[in-house]
Amino acid sequence: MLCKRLRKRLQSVLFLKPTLYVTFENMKKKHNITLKELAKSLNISISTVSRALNDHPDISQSTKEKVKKLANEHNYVPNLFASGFRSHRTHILGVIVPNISHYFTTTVLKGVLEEGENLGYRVIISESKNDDKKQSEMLQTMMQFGVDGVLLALSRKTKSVDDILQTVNRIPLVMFDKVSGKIPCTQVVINEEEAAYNAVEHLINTGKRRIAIIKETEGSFNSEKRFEGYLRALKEHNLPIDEKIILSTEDISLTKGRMMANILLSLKKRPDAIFAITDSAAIGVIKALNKFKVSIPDEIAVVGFSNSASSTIISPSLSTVDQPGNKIGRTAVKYLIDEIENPKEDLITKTIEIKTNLIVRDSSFKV
Amino acid sequence: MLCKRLRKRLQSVLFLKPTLYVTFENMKKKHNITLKELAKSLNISISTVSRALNDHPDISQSTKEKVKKLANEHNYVPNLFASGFRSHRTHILGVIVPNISHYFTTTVLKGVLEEGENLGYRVIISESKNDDKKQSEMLQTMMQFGVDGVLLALSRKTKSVDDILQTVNRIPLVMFDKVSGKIPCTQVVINEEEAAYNAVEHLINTGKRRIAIIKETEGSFNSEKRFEGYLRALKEHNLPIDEKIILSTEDISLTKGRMMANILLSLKKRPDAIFAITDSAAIGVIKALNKFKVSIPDEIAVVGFSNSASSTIISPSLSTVDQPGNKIGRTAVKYLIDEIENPKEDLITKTIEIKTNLIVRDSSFKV
DNA sequence: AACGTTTTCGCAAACGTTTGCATAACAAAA
DNA sequence: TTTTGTTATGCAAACGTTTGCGAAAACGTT
Repeated sequence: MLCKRLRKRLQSVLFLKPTLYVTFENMKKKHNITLKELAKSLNISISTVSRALNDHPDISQSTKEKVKKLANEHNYVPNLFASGFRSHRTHILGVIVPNISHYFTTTVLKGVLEEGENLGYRVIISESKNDDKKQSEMLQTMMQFGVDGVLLALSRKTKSVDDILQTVNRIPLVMFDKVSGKIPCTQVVINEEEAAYNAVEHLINTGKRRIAIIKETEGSFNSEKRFEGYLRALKEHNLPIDEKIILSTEDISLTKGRMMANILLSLKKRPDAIFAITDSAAIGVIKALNKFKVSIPDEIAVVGFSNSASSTIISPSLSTVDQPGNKIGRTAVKYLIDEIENPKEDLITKTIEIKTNLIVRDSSFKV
Repeated sequence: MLCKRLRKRLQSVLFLKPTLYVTFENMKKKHNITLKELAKSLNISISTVSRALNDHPDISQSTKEKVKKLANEHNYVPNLFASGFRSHRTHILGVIVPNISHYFTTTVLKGVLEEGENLGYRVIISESKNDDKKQSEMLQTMMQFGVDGVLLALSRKTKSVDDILQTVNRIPLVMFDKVSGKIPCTQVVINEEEAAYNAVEHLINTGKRRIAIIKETEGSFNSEKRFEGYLRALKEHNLPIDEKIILSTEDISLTKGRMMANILLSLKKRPDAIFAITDSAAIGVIKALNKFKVSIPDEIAVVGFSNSASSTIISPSLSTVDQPGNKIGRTAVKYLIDEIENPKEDLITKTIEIKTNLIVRDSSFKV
């Protein structure tokens, strides 16, 4: 069957471009060579070949060399499904993220792909769509699929972590970005609190005294941390904390940002700066301010969080906290693979904090 | 070993939250039930169980029901590595895209993931980073990894398609977005030419007569097609074609868009509209026009292509061609899986054109 | 009752690899 | 020479599934 398919394809190719005859040569090696064939060719046993290739100490140097040489010549590649089947290792990593379309997420994924592929792993990606149940399903199928480990960024509202705990008990799992203290595993995060602190302090340094914050309602690990940073910055600079300008919203977004800005503008005592916990919200704020001809940053300065692609598109350009997604991805993968390849009996739950960078643009500081 | 790991994890969990004892129950079923066990339990042979589960016609209805019932009770899941190993099927799809960070790409990937998962496949994603060699490597590793089929969007400058042809000869391959006529396989694309035609016609309908285009230098399938649409629109409306306002650039981008706009502004006879083949370039154009206080769309209108996330962020908002990425992804996957599951001896190279939609915003038409 | 036909099922091999155990070869110690 | 000890290699089982082939059971037809 395959052979026929091959021939037909070939005909078609040849028909299109008669000069492409070279492809025929290449197609000969349609069958990956196996240990058995190598063994027969060298007149030794399969097990010896296997061990030689895996540098087993029992095999003599001379045999190893012979075997490796032949294997190279025939560019032998082990059948991953046979070995995975036998050894219960697949060399596949699973990644679950809430939304693959967020720019920040894609930078993390880039890092994951790069580092993972470097270390010899393939990566399966899934979206939980911020859906608790979907997330459980993904976890489930990934496990029964046999991934060697899982990288997980929690969906927005994860109520129960039972299934995640179950996963943690079966295979290595590393969390990043959206994490939860309830799950004992290594977690790669940014210094949320400090980043927010720095952002707010920057506003204070530019002379702002009445700084509003737009955050998520609750239950969001990241939002809470950033809010803590906000509070600490105000306290340490002896600024009053006014609940009127502390706004919370569910599923924070551009539209919500705009709405919150409208609320803030209608206040008797307007803020002179707005710190939005999210770039999208910050952009909504800017749009609202622009609409009402509020000058940015003079009347009201704006700072966001994430350094999304849009932050340089909006006008004025948005000051924001840069999260090094690539580094986060690479780091998470490294820890995950380490857990896979060097399984410890004792559970060590590290938390790795990646440093962020405040990027000052026109929305908070004009030269 | 696993057991120890389990116990340790458990201890740790218990230590954190003593109430979570329930997880212990769940952890019991650490071993997936096998065909052999089902067979023993029913006192029938393994092969009968296997065939019953796979709805083989040789098996009686009553037996099938018995088997399926028991399988469900023990929530049996086939060991994918055993069956993949045996049947040379992995139920994994490979996707190779130039850049995972482009918004359009992520929408395609969303579609691929959704539809693929629906149909029982996992998806491995890789980035070619617009690197010819990387792309070959990815293709290579994916094949030796054993994916059942490959979804491919060509990297920007793919010189040789030999290795792709080789892949086509081995396993099903479907191309999307960035395709090449040199490769005999089914291709899922948008109606590039028509989309561009519509965009330009829209500009003509709003009264524009001197419409510039910013495109890629050459060799880009998409760019050529869009250019053809541009030319046809002008011709069919009896407008002159002026090479002075046909600008080409390599690796088109926001910066390049800005540069091209500057060139166009310096012309004695300025255009009254600019059609950029890419949203990013169009946004660059808008930035340049804004800088020089050129009123949009009155003096110069702008239309882009892709409906990227930023097109509503920029001000004025960008008129652009919406490419239904999700649909493209879903369609491509459907065709790919069909090829996988119903292999034809004869090669049929379909081309599926997905309809696009012109989205009119402020940059081309003011209410 | 003897014989076909169809339906339903089991046996056993195969997929490519890893690995415990046995064994061969050989040298050194008894 | 026999024993003991290394070192190097081979045998064969196992992982869980699919599948060609053969056979038993069931049924109908002369």
